[in-house]
Amino acid sequence: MKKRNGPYHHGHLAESLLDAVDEIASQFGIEAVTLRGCAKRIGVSPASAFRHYTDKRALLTVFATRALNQLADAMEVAMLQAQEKGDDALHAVCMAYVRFALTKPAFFRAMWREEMIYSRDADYLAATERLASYLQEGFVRTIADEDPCDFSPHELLAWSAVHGLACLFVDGPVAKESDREEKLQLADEVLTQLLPAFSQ
Amino acid sequence: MKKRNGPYHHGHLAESLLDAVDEIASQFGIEAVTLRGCAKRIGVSPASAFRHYTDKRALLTVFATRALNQLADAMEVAMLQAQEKGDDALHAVCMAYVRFALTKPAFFRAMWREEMIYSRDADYLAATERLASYLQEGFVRTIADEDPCDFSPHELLAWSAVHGLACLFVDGPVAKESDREEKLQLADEVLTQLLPAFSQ
DNA sequence: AATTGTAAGTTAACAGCGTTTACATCTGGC
DNA sequence: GCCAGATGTAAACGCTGTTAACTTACAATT
Repeated sequence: MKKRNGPYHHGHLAESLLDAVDEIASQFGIEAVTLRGCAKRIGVSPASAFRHYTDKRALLTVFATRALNQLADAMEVAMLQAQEKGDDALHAVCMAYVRFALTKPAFFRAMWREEMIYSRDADYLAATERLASYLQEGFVRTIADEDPCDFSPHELLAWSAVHGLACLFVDGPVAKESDREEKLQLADEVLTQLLPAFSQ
Repeated sequence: MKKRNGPYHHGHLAESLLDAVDEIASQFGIEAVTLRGCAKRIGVSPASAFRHYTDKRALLTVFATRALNQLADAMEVAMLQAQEKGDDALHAVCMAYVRFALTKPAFFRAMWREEMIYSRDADYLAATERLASYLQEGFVRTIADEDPCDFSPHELLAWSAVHGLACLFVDGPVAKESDREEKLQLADEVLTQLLPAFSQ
């Protein structure tokens, strides 16, 4: 009685929903992501999502975690490349941070939208710590540093500067009429200004 | 036939709606703000809001603008006090920035939620420029600087650092278990690290 | 190979949301 | 005193997240 295009059981619904969030967020922004919209895109009923995620917030938490790990991947690549070339690793990692925010603004927003995700989730927190660790690579760790999320003022300054720059580009009034390359050029100059703070 | 508590015409509905956004955002977060909820709190029908704002986004834009100006007010006070005492004005302004974000996180979030507001709105943009001007006070303006939103790398670094710190406190994993005073103490240390970058 | 328990999907319904349309009421200027 | 316009209301629309009751498919046990 029904047009049954696919089999009754989808098979990879949890991941497919994440991909749907990915696509809709990329195209229309993270605020446009809808459970029903994701379900329709996959060709599945709206209620099916609740077999795999307790609620919308849980889905977005997993999505934010995936986005965090994508950013961390990009930072890792940048760090390794800089180490090969003998460039400043911290600078390279910071540029990767800004580049990711400019390339995937919806992902970058989703990462830090505390009211939209379960920010105490273990996997999410692990991803933030992984992210932080790449920013800390450029610094000599003190003995007391056990918790990777317990930053020295130096380390926190580096994260703050690059995070603030990315946020101001993505959601702020800075360089609104500039294209991506101009913003990256500006980011390079700003981050270069930061170096004297670390050279004592 | 109806319990008519107040007069038919409210009189200050536009401002009252803003106050309702203020209260609901303060108490339950900016994501919990609802047109119907605001209307109910004032004791007015849901549709009445559309006589004063074209849509929800317009209301939130005005709210964000008001929040921006509140932050700018706090920064102005901090700047004047620092100038009286002979303290570093830039440092004082930055601390006011972080203090505001920690005291009114929902307001701080609303300011920069690009997908939730009309970020090209003239009043909103004017408020961002006013905000930026207090951060630029500490710097010698170059001749070419006409547009107050056209930053030098130095100025943008200052804004990025303090903005990123505020964002990481409000929406990030940094110092999550610390109270407000501990965060402010940490902010003070971080911003102090920034000074060498400006002393060349 | 048939049975049966469970995982994974559907359908229909719910309340609440933003928004629009048509209507009601008040207010200020002639 | 009347009329026009501004301001508020009621009812409806389609959309949202979420739940409950039901159906289907698979996989392990006998």
